[in-house]
Amino acid sequence: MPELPEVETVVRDLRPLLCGKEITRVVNSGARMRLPWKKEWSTLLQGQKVERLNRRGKWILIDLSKGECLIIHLGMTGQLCVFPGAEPLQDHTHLIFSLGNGAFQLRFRDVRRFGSAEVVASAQVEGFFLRKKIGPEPFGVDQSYWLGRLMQSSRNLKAILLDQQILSGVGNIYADESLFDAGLHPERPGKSLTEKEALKLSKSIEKVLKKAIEKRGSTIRDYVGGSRLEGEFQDEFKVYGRDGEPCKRCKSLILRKVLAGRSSHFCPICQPMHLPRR
DNA sequence: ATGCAGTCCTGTAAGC
DNA sequence: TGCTTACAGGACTGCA
Repeated sequence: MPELPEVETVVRDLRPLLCGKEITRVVNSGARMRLPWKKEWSTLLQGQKVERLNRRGKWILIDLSKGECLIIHLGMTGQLCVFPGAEPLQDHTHLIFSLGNGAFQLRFRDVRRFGSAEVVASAQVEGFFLRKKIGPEPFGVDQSYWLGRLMQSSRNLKAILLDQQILSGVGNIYADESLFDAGLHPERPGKSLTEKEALKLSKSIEKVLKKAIEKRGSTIRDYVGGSRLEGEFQDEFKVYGRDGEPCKRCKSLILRKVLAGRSSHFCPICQPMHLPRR
């Protein structure tokens, strides 16, 4: 499930493969996408050079030379990879962008179709994220903003971390891993945190995301980077998907509970609901 | 404002 | 073996 570290890895992989290359042909497989691909987008992109690749939260931004931006979200099972043009198409490949003479293609594949791809004028990109109210990046987030959003909320920590309007890029896996690192129970209400705990949590989020980026993200089933290489952070999970297994810190059994509609994994000893009495 | 449940989608795995 | 069912979840909508 691509979250910030996976999307960052895709962007880093694709940058040297795409920058400076011309999109010479765009083919839409015809299979219905969650957000229908407009025919005019194909025409619009043809002849444009890739100028820059960036990431905003879990969104991939591909800036093109004539003032358009291709915005892609990988959803649950989205893959954005470069292939040799001669290689047969995999099932569920929705978009094919031929590069230069066609020896290589950028392909967007999405089995469960939770992802999206759209073309927006560069001048409209800022508005795109403003309309969605996408929150700041987790790295170097403004301290007073973070303390305010967190400590004034009655929602539980899991729901807060999954909310892209508060912080962008954290999903189910890294929410659970960050809460474990911070020693905080996912059901603690935001407003129950001390300032010290809140700051520890933001440090834990940064630490976990940074480590995951170093390991090229987590591959559970579908995820691959832009060069089709799998991630390795799944081997370092402390709690995610480890329900019923012993905590790596205290050996007590990891629990699983549905919170904010998502399965949440935590250690009941290392992440107590209430502060221990002194 | 917030917090639910429901929706989209398909491959995989468990259960009978 | 073959069927049914549950599950995975990011973003979004609608309703209490």
